[in-house]
Amino acid sequence: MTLDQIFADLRRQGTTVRHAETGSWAAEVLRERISAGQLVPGTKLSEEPLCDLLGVSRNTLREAFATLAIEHMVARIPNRGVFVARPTADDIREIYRVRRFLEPAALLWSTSPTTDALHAAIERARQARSRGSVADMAGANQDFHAGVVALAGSEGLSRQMAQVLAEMRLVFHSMVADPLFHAPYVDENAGILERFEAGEHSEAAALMVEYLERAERQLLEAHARA
Amino acid sequence: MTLDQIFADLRRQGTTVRHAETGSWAAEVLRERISAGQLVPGTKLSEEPLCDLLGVSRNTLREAFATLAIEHMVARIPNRGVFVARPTADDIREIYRVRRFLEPAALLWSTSPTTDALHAAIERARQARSRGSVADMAGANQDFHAGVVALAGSEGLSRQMAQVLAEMRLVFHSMVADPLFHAPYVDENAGILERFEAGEHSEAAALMVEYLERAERQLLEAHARA
DNA sequence: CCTTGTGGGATTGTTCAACAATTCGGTAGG
DNA sequence: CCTACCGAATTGTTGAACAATCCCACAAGG
Repeated sequence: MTLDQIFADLRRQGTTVRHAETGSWAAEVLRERISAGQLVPGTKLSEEPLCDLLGVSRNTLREAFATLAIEHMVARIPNRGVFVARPTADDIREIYRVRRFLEPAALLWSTSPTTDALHAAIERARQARSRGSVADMAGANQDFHAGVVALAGSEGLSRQMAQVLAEMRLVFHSMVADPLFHAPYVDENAGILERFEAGEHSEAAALMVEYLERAERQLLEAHARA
Repeated sequence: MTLDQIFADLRRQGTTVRHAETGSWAAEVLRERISAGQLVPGTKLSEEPLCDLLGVSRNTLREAFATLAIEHMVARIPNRGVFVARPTADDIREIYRVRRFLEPAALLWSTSPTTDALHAAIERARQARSRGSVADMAGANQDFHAGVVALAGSEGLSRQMAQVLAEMRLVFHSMVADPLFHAPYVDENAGILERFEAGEHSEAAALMVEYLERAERQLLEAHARA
């Protein structure tokens, strides 16, 4: 798909952006398109065409690039341009290194007992599974794990988890995803939540570690094949 | 101290920056000045004067601001300008929320057994204490805690820890620091490291939690007084 | 045939100057 | 004393220009 098609809808609807937020608006649009997989990892984001498509100046677009580069959504190579980030095997290992710290720690030491969001995420994952919608299942699964870290009640930790999950989406988009990858994990999440709510926090954390180690192996394997 | 004095040294030395890194260079200069406490929290960073002082254009300076805003080193208020961040009591609580997860988790689950950097940091802290240098003691203390998180071997976690410690420096700069604040913690760090190296990881983690909770209380108290 | 410059063209990095939008301080009027 | 409004100052955004760098095709030489 060409860039013109990806951003065609922007020109249709009135894209009047208020003063003092054009840069972050552009970043948001790009981030959304990358997360949705419309912009495939490795795609070069040339400045001039994108300026026309987004209707912003080069300076403003570059401000958006600076934001996305810090979030690891794009890779900036000096004098060569910015590209949609293409995670390496090392990136995958780093992602799970972070997750293996954040998620078990949240299960062990979280104070917030409000698990409504977690139940809701599991329910949505189950419905998506019975519907056969892989994308929705993946999304609900990510919401569950983001919700686990959110138990910690820390904006900063949730922010880092959100960034890691965004990189996860890039990983999925950069290789042919096994449609059944997420399916078995749905019930496993439910089991972890059950233990957690029963007050067996260390058991829940141990299950989570096992979960993450298995997912990492599986993902690295798939990455090596691709 | 005026801005002109703070940035006077830049004009003296040749400040020729290579192509394709002027923006990050400006960010680095500002970050350094803020961390060192030369730019007091709350200071307004007006664009035009700073452009002259740094010798960069407004666009480039704004790129630097975007970076620093994400790192929470400056606060950007739309249409009003950017200010050196002034941490609130809630910010302090958030800082320690993150630290209480990252540091004990690193002690519990770290794989890397290389503790050389931690010993070095403690040694530097002891020398600074006997020298009576509060600033060096604080710096060495921060190096120790950054080193603890570095045990996790994760670039992302170390990065977040570095950001949190930078915010800590802002906290210290935004209030009259008790010269003896860091003194008792030096030996405590040594004790934690001892337990860790003896393989008693959960004891080390427990000591760390205690340490952090006490430091947070003390800091919040001092913040309330100021 | 393969390497090794070596141009020119395209793209990125940076600056500058202008204009639009917003805030802030002061001031006239009630 | 309070309110509304005006204008100066500052920020947000744009477009054009120039400098620096990379690329790619192509020619010269081994």
